[in-house]
Amino acid sequence: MAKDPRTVLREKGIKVTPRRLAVAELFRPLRGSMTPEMVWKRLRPKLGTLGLPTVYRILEDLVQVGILTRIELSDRALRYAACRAEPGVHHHHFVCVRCGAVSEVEGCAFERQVRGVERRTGFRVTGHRLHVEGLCSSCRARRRK
Amino acid sequence: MAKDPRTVLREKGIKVTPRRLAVAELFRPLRGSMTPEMVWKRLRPKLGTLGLPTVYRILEDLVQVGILTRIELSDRALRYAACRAEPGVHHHHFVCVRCGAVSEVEGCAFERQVRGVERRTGFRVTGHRLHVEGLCSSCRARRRK
DNA sequence: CTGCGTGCAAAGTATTTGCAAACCG
DNA sequence: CGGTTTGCAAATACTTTGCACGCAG
Repeated sequence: MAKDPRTVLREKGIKVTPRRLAVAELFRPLRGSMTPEMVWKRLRPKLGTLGLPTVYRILEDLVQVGILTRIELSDRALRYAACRAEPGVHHHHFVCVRCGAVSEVEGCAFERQVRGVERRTGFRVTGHRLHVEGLCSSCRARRRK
Repeated sequence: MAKDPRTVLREKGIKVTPRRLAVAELFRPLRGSMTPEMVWKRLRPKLGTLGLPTVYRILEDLVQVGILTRIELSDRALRYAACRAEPGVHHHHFVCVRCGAVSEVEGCAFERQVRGVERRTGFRVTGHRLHVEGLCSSCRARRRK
C-alpha cells in the first residue's frame, strides 16, 4: 500500500508544501493520467494561486521521489500518473489512448531476454520501457459511434 | 532485404522527389538515428535548398511508408532511423543513449502476454512499443574517462 | 532565520502552418 | 496540365528560466 505523500517527501528531504501535497493527493485516488495543464486547471481554483511552471516542477519532483510516473502515449505529450507498484518492483504501464486511464502491467517478459540481447548485440542494456496502448474497458464499451 | 525507396514510394502513391530520395538514402546505410535538424544540416549543402519544415514532413512521410521508424530516447527529442525489419515483422529497437545507434531487437516476448493482459484487465490492447536503452559496443569501450 | 519553494513574466526551442512557386507524373 | 511538394516566413505550443518574495523546517 502506498505510503503517505507527506512521509515520502520527508524521507527524501524534500519540503512538504501545500502545492506538493495537493498534486500528490490529486493523483492518489485516480486511475487516470494527466498532463501538466490538466493538473493546473484542476488545482488552481482550490489553491488560490498556482503557476503552471510550478506544476511542471512539482510533477518532476514527485517522479523523482517515486510518487508519480511519467506516462508516454504516442502523442508525445507529457503525462503523469500515480505510481502504485511497490518501489523497486519492475513493471510497465497500459494507457488508454482515449481517456488516458493507466494500469500497471506486471510480469515483464523482457527481463528474461536482456542477457540474450546483450550477448547477441554486444550492447550493454541499461534500461527499457514498455508502453502498452489500447482501450480501457469503459472506452471500449463507448467506442461505437 | 530492403526495397528501393523509389519503389516503395511509388507503391504507396507518394511522389518520388529528390528530397525524399535524399533523406531515404541518407538513412539507408546508417545504423544510427538522427533528429530532423541533423538530417537538415547534413543534406542542405548537397541539395542547394532544403527547408527544415520540409525535413519534418519528409521524415513523417517515410515513417508512414515504412522506410523509417521513429525512435524514442528519454530525452524526448524526435529521432528517426532506417527500419530494416521486413514489413510486418514485429520487432523493437535498441538505442544507444550516447551516440544514438539503433539496432533491431527481434523476438518480442510481450506478444505472448497480450491475451493474458487483456483477460486480466478487460482492456483491448491495440499496440505496444518497447524501448531498450543502453550503450552500444563502441560507446561501451570509450565510456571510461 | 535561511534556504527551498512559488508566482509571474519572459525567454527559449522545437515543431507546425499558410501560401505562392516549382515540380512530378 | 493538375495536384503534390517545397521554401520561406511566421505562428504555435509547450516547457524552461530568472528573480523577488514567502513559507517550511
